[in-house]
Order: sequence, then structure tokens, then C-alpha cells
Amino acid sequence: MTATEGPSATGGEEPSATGGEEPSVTGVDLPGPGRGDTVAEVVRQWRAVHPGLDTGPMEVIGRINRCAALLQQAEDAPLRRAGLTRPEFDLLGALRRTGHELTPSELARETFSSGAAVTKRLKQLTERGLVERRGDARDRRVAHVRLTAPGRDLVDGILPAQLAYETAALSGLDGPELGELAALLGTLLGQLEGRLGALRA
Amino acid sequence: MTATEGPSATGGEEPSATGGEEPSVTGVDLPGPGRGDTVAEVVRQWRAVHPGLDTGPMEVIGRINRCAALLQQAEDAPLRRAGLTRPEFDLLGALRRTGHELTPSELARETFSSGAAVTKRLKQLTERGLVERRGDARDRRVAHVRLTAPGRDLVDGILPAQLAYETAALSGLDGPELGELAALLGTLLGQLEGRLGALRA
DNA sequence: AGCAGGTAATTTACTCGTGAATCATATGCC
DNA sequence: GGCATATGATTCACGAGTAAATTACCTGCT
Repeated sequence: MTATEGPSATGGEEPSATGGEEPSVTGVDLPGPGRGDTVAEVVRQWRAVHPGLDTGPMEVIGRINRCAALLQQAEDAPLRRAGLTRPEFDLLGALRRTGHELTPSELARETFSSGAAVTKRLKQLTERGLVERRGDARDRRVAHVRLTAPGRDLVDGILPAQLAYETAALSGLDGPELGELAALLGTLLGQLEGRLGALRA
Repeated sequence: MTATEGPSATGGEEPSATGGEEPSVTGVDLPGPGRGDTVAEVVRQWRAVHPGLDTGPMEVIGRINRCAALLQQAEDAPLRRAGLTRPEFDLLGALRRTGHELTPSELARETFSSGAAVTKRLKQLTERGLVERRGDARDRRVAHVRLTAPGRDLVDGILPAQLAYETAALSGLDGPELGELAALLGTLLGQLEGRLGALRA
């Protein structure tokens, strides 16, 4: 939950972050380099106010949320230069990477967004000539969406810039660290995608 | 950028995810347990279409984004039960954990949101009696915001539920894994917060 | 055949956040 | 002192997403 600290979407400020460190409580001690990020300070504050708290999960989840917010902010830059929002690019990207036509509902699943949102985005992207629609012959409820040539070129043009940004953003971690991080996140994500329905209550 | 795969905010579906695995290209091989999550499939698709691509960063960033989206979705549940949105809770939480009054601009910095958004949220929270405002004597432009007793009780009531959700969500990782993850995210976040301004171009 | 129920896509009404003004005040400078 | 400039907070117009209804169509059952 942004561990009670919000990565909502907006600004890119850097709060005070003065504090002194204290060890984690989960039985997990954060080694040296976790020092000084915003989340550490937030956790410190919570522990000062609610000493009984197990802040272990907060340190992980808060950082995931904050990293996600900062990374997205940074990566939106090359998209804006191309006149696209990220959800729009995600939609185009889904078409590009699957290589075949997709129906609106498939696009919704693939981009983790609502059907209504997809409908609106498709309208805009169609008007801009990046995408084309075709009605299904058998079932006239469904539509098939595909990239136009300009749409494909746009995606292919943006992708390298996007990856360059990603590489730059991660340049603080060396190869093995990156691998470990990917692996740990992979097992976490696997768990979350598998049995999160149970938690959704 | 959700690694060209969108964690926008909405649904919680599970796309096909059929694929077979192939090794990473960054010089980093993902070990066994990264298998089968949604991002792995997306990465596989991109590599099939653009074989030259270095997908290493995507595997990390895509997973961070997707984890963040799923975790937020899960953790919003206890908040809705209390009639709060997450941004509202973040605001109240900032007041609670700092322990003292904050001005609207400080709240904006602390919750990483825009001033306008804070203004609106304060109006609502004030109407609900969770928060109080007081004008500054010296500088009549600034206001000071503090939690009311019901506001403080509300936060303190929600917090345990929140942490329980977090603990449950992370239960797939054992102690040492959690610690490593927190540490790696900590160094990444430190890097991002430090010199991301340079990338914001 | 004909209807009950389900599903794809869209539309509608609404909420929320944003960036760009705007107001009100404070502060530095000549 | 008095004006220029900066800053805190708010307001405004708008874009984008959502949930809930709506439309249009298919399919299985009797």
C-alpha cells in the first residue's frame, strides 16, 4: 500500500530524509546500502510512533511502490515526446509484441485495464491512424484491432529509447544484483498472481 | 514503464501465459523461480518479435510495476472498508507518523502529490472531521493541519489490518529473501531518488 | 422456433487528479 | 517607504478512468 506513504502519481520532490537508522524487526537486518532512501525515513517515523509495529513488510512494499512511481515518471518522458501516454503505448505494445490482431477484451486483459478505458483509447488511436478495426464475420459483437504501418513504426521507434531509459535507471545495480532482484521479484510476483484472489476480500 | 506492459490500475486478470522460457540476454540468467509470472511471458513475446533486444531491464522494471499494481489493489481493500481512498490514507498517515502539524505544501511533498490534490483532499477530510486546520499567526498564507482525535483513531485502527495484508502478501518469501529484496530495492531506490532528476528530461 | 441468459463492446454519469491561472500575503531591494 | 518578485494555497477547466447501465448479438434449452 505504498506502505502508508503514497506514490500516487504526481510530483517528484525529495522530502527531508534526515533521520538515523534503526534495525528491522522482522528478523531481517537491512545491510548498509539501504540507507537514506525516502522509505527508510518513513519507516523510522512509524516505529517511533508505534513501537510495537512489525515494519518488515513496509520496507519491501513501500520501496516497490516508490520505485514503481519514480520509474514510471522517468519512463513517461520518451513517450510524451512521441505524443503518447503510457496506457496508449501499452495498448500499442500489446499489439506489437503478440504480432497478431487482438479484440478489445483481449487488449483489456493484456494491458490490465477496464473495457471502457480500452474503448476510449482505441477511439483516439484510430483517429490518429495508429490502429485499425475490423469486424468479425462470425460473431458481429467482436472487433479485431491491428496496428497500422505507422503505428508499428511508432512503437518500434520508441522502444529503443524506452529500453535505454530503463538501462540508465538501473545502472546503479551491477549484473548479479540485477539478476537477483529480477529473480526475487519473479517469485513474489508469481505468488501474488497466483493466490492474490484470496486476499482481495 | 511497466516494461511495455501496463499496470495501469484496473483489473486483476491472468492472461494466457503459455510460453516456454528462454535465458536473459543482459548476461544475467534468471534462475528457476522466476518462471510463469505474467512479465516473463511478455518479455518472451518481445524477444520473439525483436530478437536483438536487451530485455534485462524489462524483467526488473516490469515486475516492479506489476507487483506494485497488485499489491496496491490488495491493500486498498482494508481502506475501502474504512471509507478512505489510499491518497486520503497517505495524507492522514503522514500526519500520524510525523506526530506534528504539517502545512499543505509539506503534506504535498510528504505524499508525493500535487498541491491542488492536497487542497481537495483536505476539504473532504475536514468535512468528515478527521482533520483540522489552523491559520499561521506570522504568515497568513500558510495553514497548519493536524489530525483530530477521531482521525488519529481511524489511522491507528486501520494500520494493523494494513500490515496484516502486507505480511500475508509477502508470505511467499522467507526471512532472508525478504531482507535481500528490501536491501536491493533500497539501493535501487537510493539511486533513483538521488540522480533521477538527470533522467527526467 | 423462440426465449432465457450470457457475453462483447460501448455509452453514460461521475470522480479524481492535473497544470495553469489566481488570490493573498510576505520579503528583498532601491 | 514602495515597488518587484517569490511563495502558499486555492480555484478552474479539462482529460482520463471507473462502475453501472445499455446495446447488440450469440447460444443453449425446451
